[in-house]
Parts: sequence; C-alpha cells; structure tokens
Amino acid sequence: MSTKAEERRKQVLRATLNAICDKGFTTVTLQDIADYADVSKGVISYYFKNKEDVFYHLLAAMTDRIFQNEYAAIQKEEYAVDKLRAYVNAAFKSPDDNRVFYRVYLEFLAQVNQNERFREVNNTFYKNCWFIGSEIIQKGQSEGIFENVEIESGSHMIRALIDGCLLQWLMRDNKSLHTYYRDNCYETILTYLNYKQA
Amino acid sequence: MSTKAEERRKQVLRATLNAICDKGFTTVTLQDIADYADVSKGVISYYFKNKEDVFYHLLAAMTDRIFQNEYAAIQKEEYAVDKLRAYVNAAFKSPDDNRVFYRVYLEFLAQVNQNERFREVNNTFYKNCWFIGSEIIQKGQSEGIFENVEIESGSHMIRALIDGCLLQWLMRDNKSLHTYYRDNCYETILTYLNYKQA
DNA sequence: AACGAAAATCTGACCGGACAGAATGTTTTT
DNA sequence: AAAAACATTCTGTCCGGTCAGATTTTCGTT
Repeated sequence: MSTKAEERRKQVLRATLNAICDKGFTTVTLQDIADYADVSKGVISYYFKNKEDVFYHLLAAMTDRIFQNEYAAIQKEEYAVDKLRAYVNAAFKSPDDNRVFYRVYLEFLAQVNQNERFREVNNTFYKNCWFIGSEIIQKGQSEGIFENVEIESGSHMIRALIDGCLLQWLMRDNKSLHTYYRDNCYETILTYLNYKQA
Repeated sequence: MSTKAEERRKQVLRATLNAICDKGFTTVTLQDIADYADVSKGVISYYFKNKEDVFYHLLAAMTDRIFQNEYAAIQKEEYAVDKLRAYVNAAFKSPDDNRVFYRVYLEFLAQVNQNERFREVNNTFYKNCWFIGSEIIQKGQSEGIFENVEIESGSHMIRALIDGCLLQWLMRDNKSLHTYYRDNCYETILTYLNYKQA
C-alpha cells in the first residue's frame, strides 16, 4: 500500500532529522538513522536509493514544511504590519523547534557547495521566502506604508536578517534569547521598512 | 628555528583553507591537506596534534584575521557613517576572498554544535564583531545620529544582517551579486539606524 | 473461512574501500 | 653524530551499500 510506504519514509526522515541534530550531519551513519527509526539498516536502502537520497528528501521536506507554515501564517493576517509580525513569529516558532530545524538546516547549507541537488532545493526555498517578503512589502505599499523600499531587494534583506538572527541565536545556544532575537528582528525590519506609527 | 616552524604551520593552515573550500570540511583528508601544502602527510602530524587541531587553529586564525581587518578599517574613518561603510566594505572584501572564507566559515559554524573549542572561538569572534558595531553606534550617537538605537541589540542586528547577506550571497553563487548585497546591506543598516541625511 | 503461493517487506552479516594516526625509515640541519 | 624535519608504510577501525535469506502481507482459489 502506497500509504504505508509513505509512512515508513516519513518515519525514516524524522529519525534522520533527530539523528543529525544529535550527532551531526557528517558523523551520522546509516546505522544511527536505523536505530533512531527502530528499524534495521536494510530498511533505509529499501526505501531510499542511498544515504544522500535520504538527506535530499529530508531537506526538501523540511524547507517545504517551513514555507507552508510561514505562508499560512501571513495569509491569516490582513494588514502588512501584522503579516510581518506573523512571518517573524512563524520563523521563530519555538526555541526547541528552531534549534532542531536550524542546526540541521545549517549543516545542509554547508553542504550546498558540494551538492547540486541540495543547492536546488535551497534556491527554491529562498524564492519562496522572498515571495513572502514581497507580498508583505506590496501589501504595505498599497496601505501607504513601506513606500521607500524596493520590493525585490527588500525581500532579500528581510530574509537575510531573519536568517542572520536565527544563526546568531543558534550559535549563542541560549534558549532565553529566543524572544530577544525574535522581537529585535521584527523591530529592525519594521524600522528598515520605514514604518511610521500613525 | 621558531620562525621556520611557524611558517610551516601557516603553510599547512593555508593549504587546509583551500582544501576545505574545494573539497568540503567533511570530505577533506589529511592526504588532501598534505597535497595542497606540497608536503607529506607526516608533516601535519609533526606540527599539529591531530586533524581536529589543524581545524581549530585554522578557525582561530581566520576569525582573528577578519576581525583585525574590519577593526583596522573602521579606525581609519572619522565619522560614524564612514565607519559603517568601511565596516561593511571590509566584511564584503572581495568576491573571491569572501567565497573562500565564508564557505569554510560556514562549515565551521555547522560543526560548532559538535565541538566546544570551535564554539569558543566563534563566541570570541562574535564579541569582537559586536564590539565594532557598538563603536560605530556610539560614535554616531555622539554625533547626534543613531539616537533611537539601543547599542547592544543594535550591534547584534548589524552583524546578523551582514552574516545573513553574506550567507544568502554565497548560496546564490553569483559573483556579480557581491556589490548588490554589499550596498543593500549598508543601506539597510543605515536606514535601520535611523540616519537622516542632513 | 481456510489455504497457500507469490509478492512485499525486513534483517543483519558481509565485503570492499577509505582514512586517521602510529610507526618506522630517510634526509637535512646543527 | 645527534637531533630535527620530513617522507613513507602499516594497521586497525569504521562505514556505506549489497544480498541472501527470513518474515510478513496480500490475494486469488477452493
């Protein structure tokens, strides 16, 4: 049954995520993944072409999930400022989630130079992020705010700051700084977008 | 001779930098490093405790060199705005340098979670970067600009944006975007710092 | 329902290659 | 000749991927 197989694949990917988070991208072995998934090593080969293939699908699933989440968040809000807040909040979902996701995502980014498929997935992710940023800026401009910002470069800067903040937060390895970076990130973007409180 | 030994160590570190840039942190072998340095594998063991030790010294040397460079740059300028420009320019030194440095630095960041010594070196680097940011903001405030910015969080945001921009630029793997990100990074920080042209 | 063969799924021992670090050998310097 | 610097070989370990066989599931037939 296709559903059962899909479930198994997800199980392996979940295990891979946690295994990488704990042991590191480079250190993690097929045996580790198998142990985390409570299956034998053969199962991984059965559902995936090889180790790289597991990683590829994990990266694709992770980035897609993040985008869906962020996009859904901004769509729930009506005004540009609220959309921005929702975007940043979605990016800074929770300390634990962010820690796992970003640790692993960072390892993937480091591999992008060595792996064309990883690069493609990340490029798609970037485009999606920029799309969100563009939507927010455009909405703002139709509201008469964010007027001095160029949409494309603005969306690039927004994502750069979000990633930069999350990266810095991750490196400092201090959960309590999560809201600090989240809020400062939001405020910084807002100031940058030249928003003047009415 | 201590100088000769120091030269050899630097030679190995330079080779390691290039080897990692080409082959990737995880893929690179002691033999690769030896080949890049035009020495035999034994030399590396002779001058360093082990592979991890080579990496550690490379990271320390890289981050220190970057900081010295950036700090020297801002000291040459008198006004806060010029210091900021110099800081960003120093961070975006040249496409080729940035590519090599940032590729390798990114790999180190990914390892920080697995390696306490790497983390410590990076924390020192961060503190140095924040120090530069603080200097610039403080100077600005004594000039009567940048008045609405909190110094500490401001320095955090400045570095987050620089790193975020360099990361995004690196992932897009397009040399011609180097000045685009450099200039937008500068403009964005300036807007954020609430600078109003006289 | 019961059966059983075929298909799907799963297991873990095994193989071959790669590599870090050690050990040993060689050359150069002092 | 002794020590330092450098080169080469060796060894033990580890890991990804394979594969032959075990186990479970599926499904047509009676």
